[in-house]
Amino acid sequence: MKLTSKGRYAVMALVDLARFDTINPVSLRDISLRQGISLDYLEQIFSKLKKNQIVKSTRGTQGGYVLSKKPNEIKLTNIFNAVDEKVKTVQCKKESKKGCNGKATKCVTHNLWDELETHINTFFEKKSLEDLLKNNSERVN
Amino acid sequence: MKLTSKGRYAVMALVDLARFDTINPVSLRDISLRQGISLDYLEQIFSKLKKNQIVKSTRGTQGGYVLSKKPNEIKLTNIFNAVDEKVKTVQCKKESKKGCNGKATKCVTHNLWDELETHINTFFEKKSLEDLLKNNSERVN
DNA sequence: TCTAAACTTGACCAATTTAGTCAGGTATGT
DNA sequence: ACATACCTGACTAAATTGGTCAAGTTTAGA
Ligand code: FES
Ligand code: FES
Repeated sequence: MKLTSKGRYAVMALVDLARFDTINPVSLRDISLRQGISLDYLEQIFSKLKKNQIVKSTRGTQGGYVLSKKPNEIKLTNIFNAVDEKVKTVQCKKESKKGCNGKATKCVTHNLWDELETHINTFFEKKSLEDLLKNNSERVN
Repeated sequence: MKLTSKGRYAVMALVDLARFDTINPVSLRDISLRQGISLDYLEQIFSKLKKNQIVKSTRGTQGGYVLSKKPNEIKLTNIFNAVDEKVKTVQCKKESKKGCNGKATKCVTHNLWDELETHINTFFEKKSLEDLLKNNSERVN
């Protein structure tokens, strides 16, 4: 049970963005240097974040990215959905009547995993970017 | 963020075991048939469960496995640890002073992932095999 | 005693996923 | 014009997963 680096990087980059985008757009190059993430990889990630209206971009010299909402309006759920970092605990398709073993009833552990999924998602829905900023405010300067 | 099938199968198999081991040891063959899990794969899993004293085995004809503790004493944590289904959210080594980016300070998201890990582990520590049995008691017959 | 059921061990492998890289663009401020 | 920075898609090496396969050992029961 692991987090992928795509999800991890997305959050790191957005925290970085939230701290530095107050005056000018922030270039991916800067984020790449500060956070130690490959520029090419960041571009993939930001392409998805943009499609999901989490960030806005301006092109050209002095261009870069800006958050498109306030930090307290951006939940971890939103970020994770954007970059396809989904929590998947059950094996079966939830809507299907069939269980993961192909039988007509759901398997003995189905309910358990479903509870777990809810448990984890609750965490992601509560946390916003703002919470992370507070948590690291001592390092802002 | 996914559960591996090793962890999933381990729990399925143990629930099965808990329901049927009251009189005789249960053979992996039976579990394999009832739960639709490959016999060879089950053997790998039970080898680990045995090393971690979650089950006991008897060899020979009519042999099989039995739980080595009461269902309410077996927590999901125990099972998951046994089969190496670890929850790993942070990228860095926790004990290390270095962050995941190689820098001297922990990265901006470190605390977040750490909280998440605790959040998930809490769930696993609360749930015991017994809880699962109750949850599915209507199917016991 | 013989044999089949069932546990034990370790090597091996194909398919998938992950974590990127690479090679081209296009847009725009100075 | 030209450097900077966004944009897009194809590609791939390495790791992980989810098993299979082969070759045992142990023991109950006929
Ligand atoms: S996980 Fe849904 S039926 Fe097994
Ligand atoms: S996850 Fe620990 S420093 Fe980044």
